[in-house]
Amino acid sequence: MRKILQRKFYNRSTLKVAKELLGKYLVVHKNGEKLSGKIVETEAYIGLNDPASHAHRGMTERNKVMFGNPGYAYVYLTYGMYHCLNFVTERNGYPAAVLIRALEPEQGIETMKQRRKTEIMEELTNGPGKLCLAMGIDRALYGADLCSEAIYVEDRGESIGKIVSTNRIGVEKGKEKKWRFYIKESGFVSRK
DNA sequence: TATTGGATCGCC
DNA sequence: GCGATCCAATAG
Repeated sequence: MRKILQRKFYNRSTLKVAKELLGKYLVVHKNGEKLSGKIVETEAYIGLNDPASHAHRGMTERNKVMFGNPGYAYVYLTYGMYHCLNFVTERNGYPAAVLIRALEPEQGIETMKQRRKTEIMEELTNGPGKLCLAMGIDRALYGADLCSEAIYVEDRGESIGKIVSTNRIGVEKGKEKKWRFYIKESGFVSRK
């Protein structure tokens, strides 16, 4: 069984979406090549009252896609150098998203090695900036429809074992929230 | 208008 | 532990 996640999947509680994305496959078509990887680590950023969220202080030019319909990509540049990929969740008007933090590479591994300048499999996509570089994701995908050919998520019905829930990485404000999720057995998580 | 602090990463 | 380097929130 192999089905592409539809918009209704994203139009739900962000914590549910963040957990259920684990074990599913992110697919990106770029320059005629298909790249894919299993999602093994995610983080949730939810609503106006989450101090760690970009949407915390209201809508800006950068974060406006978070306020729109679910099932679209929110891509931003962080620390001036790296991109981060998020999936917008919940109803129109409520700002929330899931940050994709790590993948287990599947298709397009040679391209990923070139872009990441390393041969080490575990280093290709074990972090939000790393996976965007490996997959060729940049702001050209800002606002991209996750139910389109360019980028989507596939459910292959794989079982994933234990999910670990911890505090989010790199956030000071809102650090007490345990909104980071990863597959316990995966060797491709950004840090344990 | 200037300063500061990030949802990061790789090298020192 | 620090520098690279952009964005946007804050202070002035």
